[in-house]
Amino acid sequence: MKSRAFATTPTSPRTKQQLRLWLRLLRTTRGIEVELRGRLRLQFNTTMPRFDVMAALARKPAGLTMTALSRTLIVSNGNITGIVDRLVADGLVVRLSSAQDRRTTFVRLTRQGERQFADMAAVHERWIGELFGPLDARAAAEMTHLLDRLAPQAHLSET
Amino acid sequence: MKSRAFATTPTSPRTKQQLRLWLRLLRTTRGIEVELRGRLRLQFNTTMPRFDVMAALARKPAGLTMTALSRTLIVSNGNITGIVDRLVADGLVVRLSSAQDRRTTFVRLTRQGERQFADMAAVHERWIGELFGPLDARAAAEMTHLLDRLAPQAHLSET
DNA sequence: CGCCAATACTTGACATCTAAAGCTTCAGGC
DNA sequence: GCCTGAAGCTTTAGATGTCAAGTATTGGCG
Repeated sequence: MKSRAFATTPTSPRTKQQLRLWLRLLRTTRGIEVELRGRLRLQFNTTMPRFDVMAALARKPAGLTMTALSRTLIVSNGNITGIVDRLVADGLVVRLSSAQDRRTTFVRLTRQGERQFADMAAVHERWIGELFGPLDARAAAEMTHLLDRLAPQAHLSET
Repeated sequence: MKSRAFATTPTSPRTKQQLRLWLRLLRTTRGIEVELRGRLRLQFNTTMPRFDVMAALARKPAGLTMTALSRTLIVSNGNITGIVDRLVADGLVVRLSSAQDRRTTFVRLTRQGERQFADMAAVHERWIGELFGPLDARAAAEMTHLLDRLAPQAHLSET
């Protein structure tokens, strides 16, 4: 007879396994985020969301709309407004209004933004290589595949 | 001859695969977080961090210290202070000062907190079952194992 | 005892984040 | 041309999050 703090609904082994997986997923991801955030701050005096926005823009020389950015990073669009504001203030990014649709704003890296991102990206790749080193190519491919099977919003394109 | 916005360091296929994996990991996790957050708000008018704190406490009837909470959830301890403050204000949690060490504070669910968490946990389990349904038991086990191989901070115990 | 580094937590300044409301503009239907 | 709903973005209020500094307490160690 095990003592319990209070009554809980009995949980099937299947559910238990799923909960454990979700916990692991969250903790592993957060752990890597903490590590990367710390390094970005120390090495480049920047933050993850700033880096993420710049990375998204670096892959689209033509620029991205605010909405496209918010969907790519999976954050609210109000959030993107603030991050882009700060990047604009730092001269790393510019807002360009669309000629076709005056509601739309394109965001693009400035030359300075491109330079700075290129510097960061090279180092960032090494960090990723280090953090994901424990997984060999086969394991990494397997994991990517498993993640794809989850994705509740798997319709967002991008590599 | 492909045009490029600006020069980038050539990236090995291995690194490319790792970057893709990291992107997938981040996006999948965020997608699930968005989904769960939305449901927690609609169904229970609460938030993820509040739920996470209560879940951690529910597993430890004796309570947890602030530091233990911050390590479990992988967030800064300053952050925990605020979340616990609000939970205390709502009567879901209490702070208990330790008799042995006057620096230490234990946090414990109140009876109301236990009741409310029990309600939420039952539904939360169903949500997890739904979101992780696409993975069968074998795939889930495989993924959990792969995640364990990553964990840069694999020394935090807990299931 | 007296010092002192380490520990536990809170506080303060600020960046991020969300949800919801507001503004402007667009696209169709009429 | 004129509605009307939808889309794109910003703004607001408030929660969450970090980091660094500050406070209190503890546990050694001379």
